[in-house]
Amino acid sequence: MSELRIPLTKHRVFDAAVELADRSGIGAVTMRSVAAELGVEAMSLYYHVANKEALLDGVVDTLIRELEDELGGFEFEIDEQAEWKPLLRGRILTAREVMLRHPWAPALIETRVRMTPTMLRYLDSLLGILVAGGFSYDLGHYAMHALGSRSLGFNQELFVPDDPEAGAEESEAMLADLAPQLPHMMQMIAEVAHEGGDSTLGWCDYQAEFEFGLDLLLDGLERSHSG
Amino acid sequence: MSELRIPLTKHRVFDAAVELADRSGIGAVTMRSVAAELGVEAMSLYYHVANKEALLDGVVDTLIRELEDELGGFEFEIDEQAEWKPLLRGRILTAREVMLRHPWAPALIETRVRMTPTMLRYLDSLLGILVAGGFSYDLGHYAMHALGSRSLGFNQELFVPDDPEAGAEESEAMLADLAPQLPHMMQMIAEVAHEGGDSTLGWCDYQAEFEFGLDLLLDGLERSHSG
DNA sequence: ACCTGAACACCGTTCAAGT
DNA sequence: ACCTGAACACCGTTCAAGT
Repeated sequence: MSELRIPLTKHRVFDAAVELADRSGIGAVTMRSVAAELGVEAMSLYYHVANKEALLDGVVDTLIRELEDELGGFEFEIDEQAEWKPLLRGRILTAREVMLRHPWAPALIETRVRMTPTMLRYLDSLLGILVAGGFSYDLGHYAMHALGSRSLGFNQELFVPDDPEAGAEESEAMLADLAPQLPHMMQMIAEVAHEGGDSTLGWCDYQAEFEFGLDLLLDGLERSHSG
Repeated sequence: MSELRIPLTKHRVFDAAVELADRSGIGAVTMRSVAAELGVEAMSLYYHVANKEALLDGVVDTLIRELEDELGGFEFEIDEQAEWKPLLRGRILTAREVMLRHPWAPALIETRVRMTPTMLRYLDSLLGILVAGGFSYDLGHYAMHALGSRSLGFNQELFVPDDPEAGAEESEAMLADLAPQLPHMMQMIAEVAHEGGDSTLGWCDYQAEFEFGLDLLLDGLERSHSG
């Protein structure tokens, strides 16, 4: 609508890439397509970002800033030491909500090779919660590694089909062939499959599984630090 | 040396790709470079594998077959229910040894979108150990998801610098700038850094951290199933 | 049955050039 | 200061063609 040309900035480039990824997947994010999204030539982007890696780092940073907004900042207050657990848990489940809005994000984050400033501040806040809760820095350090990607609200599934529908189809065909060699899995599918019902994610209810694994770790950490 | 030309097979293609990745990283694995490794043109590969994704699936399958050899097969024997924990732990730490021989493997596995037959048989054996140890299929199912990539012997690190040396340099420069905003991390580094010594992986001893997280989960699972 | 050559569409990125 | 056009090296992949 407007005739005036808004000048490009780093952040407009990042935002455009996020929108593109939300709409068409992270694979559709190329220098050329992001530029097109902004009504500009591909080479213009290089004036604002060093290269594609820097662009993708910026995309991740943008997502964590979205999380920061959601949380109303990374600052926290702890009145009692016992509060670290619900505080950490709530923060992580909020991170998960952000990730669920950008389903391509976990795979992207796993390919990152350097930390972004916002990410560091977020992780610092999680560590801060543990320390305020009575953890030593040493145990806090181990805890952060044990949580791993769960800090950001996603579980590292070993295989994540692009399209859950298509993946399920293919997997089932393959499972049928391999069935004789997979006695326990077949039995598990038989026993667990028809129990679900309200899960929107097929017979694996990822939210419940995420929380199960998260609580296993949080309970274990609680025991490590008080025991 | 030999004048006779060994005909190409799927498995020779996969093996060549593994060797190439070991030598030059997974980024160096292209259809053209794998073909060159085999003294053949790139297009010849398409006679044996459907496309590059299939090739990479085959590479992963090859690694898990290496693990199978190491374990002397995926079969297992459990005399007492209590044995599930050391059995599972040992199997996972063996998987980790295989991964340490192929440091590019975790990143590759994380990009996979479909299971491979050997991988399925391996995971089936882990599930079988749990069930033989007294787990219900339902709890076993949750346990497998909670373990996630740890089943294969690697931890879901959020950022894994390509070159640990280079990564450390850059990170430290960035940490210095951000230090005022990262009070807890700076404190942690100060307290934990000079404790290490025999760690070959910098001030983060990944092996110890992996085992800490693994045991946290195994202990938690033990409690879930007997409690 | 197995391999090849030429060609295509698509990348990220450079560089000198425009305004 | 900000953006562009043309060009380069490199991908995965096709297709018809060779032996």
